[in-house]
Amino acid sequence: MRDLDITEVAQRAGVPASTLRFYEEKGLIASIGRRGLRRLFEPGVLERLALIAVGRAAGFSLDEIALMFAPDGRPRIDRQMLAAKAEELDRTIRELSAMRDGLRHAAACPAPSHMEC
Amino acid sequence: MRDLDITEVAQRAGVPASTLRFYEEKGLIASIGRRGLRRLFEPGVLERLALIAVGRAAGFSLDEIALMFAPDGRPRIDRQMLAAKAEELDRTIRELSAMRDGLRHAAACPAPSHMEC
DNA sequence: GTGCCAGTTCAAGTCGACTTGAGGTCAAGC
DNA sequence: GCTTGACCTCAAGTCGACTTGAACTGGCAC
Repeated sequence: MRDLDITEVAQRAGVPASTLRFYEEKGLIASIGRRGLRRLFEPGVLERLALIAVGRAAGFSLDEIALMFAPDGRPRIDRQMLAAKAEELDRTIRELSAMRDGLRHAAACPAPSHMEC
Repeated sequence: MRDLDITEVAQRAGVPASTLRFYEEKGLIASIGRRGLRRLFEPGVLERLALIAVGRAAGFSLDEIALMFAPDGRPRIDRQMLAAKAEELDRTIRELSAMRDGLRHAAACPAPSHMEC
């Protein structure tokens, strides 16, 4: 697939161009070059952005996410740390499941006040 | 159970007292009175704080959470909105599950770079 | 070749969620 | 009854994650 300019990436990923520039500055994504001033990205950046979105939804900070995309020299990711994150995520998932069920219940039940139901 | 003063709540809930004051100001929790200057809370506030924590983990803002604890006159929660939130949460859960599995895999596999593994 | 417009830089601003600091106040212990 | 310490208020500060504004630039259409 052809390289994408910043507006194409912004449209497809559903994020504003300003965010893309911000992420690039933070080292979360990289542009592959320029056409004139205009940044060019390889299509893979879309997958990367999706990962970033999921990571953010999971409660990771941008810095933590950047660490997971290890700058891939030696800043080696600690496997224990990864396992710990997975554990943490698992707990979060269980809590969210409980909340989802609570919401579904609240949506279904007919009591006037959600607190008494 | 006896009413709790702010430091007891802070300890049991694992949040700083400043956060409790902040939440009270926002209307997320309510103190039941004072002993001298010192706020008193009923024990139920602990459950409430747990709900707030889960809500935050689920990506809701404090204002959204406050809405769910409806001021319980008429700011009626829309059941459809609740169902929609549950849906959204469900999507998030599935994505987080994928991420957790990815992390577990990364933690287990022996490749030097996590990107090529 | 000259406008124009979308993209660029860099600094400053915003927003949510708290935290911190300065100065005040009570109730409890001595 | 007076000191002390923990909590009080209120304003200001911080932090992460972006967004916005002003001034600039370069390819494309004419």
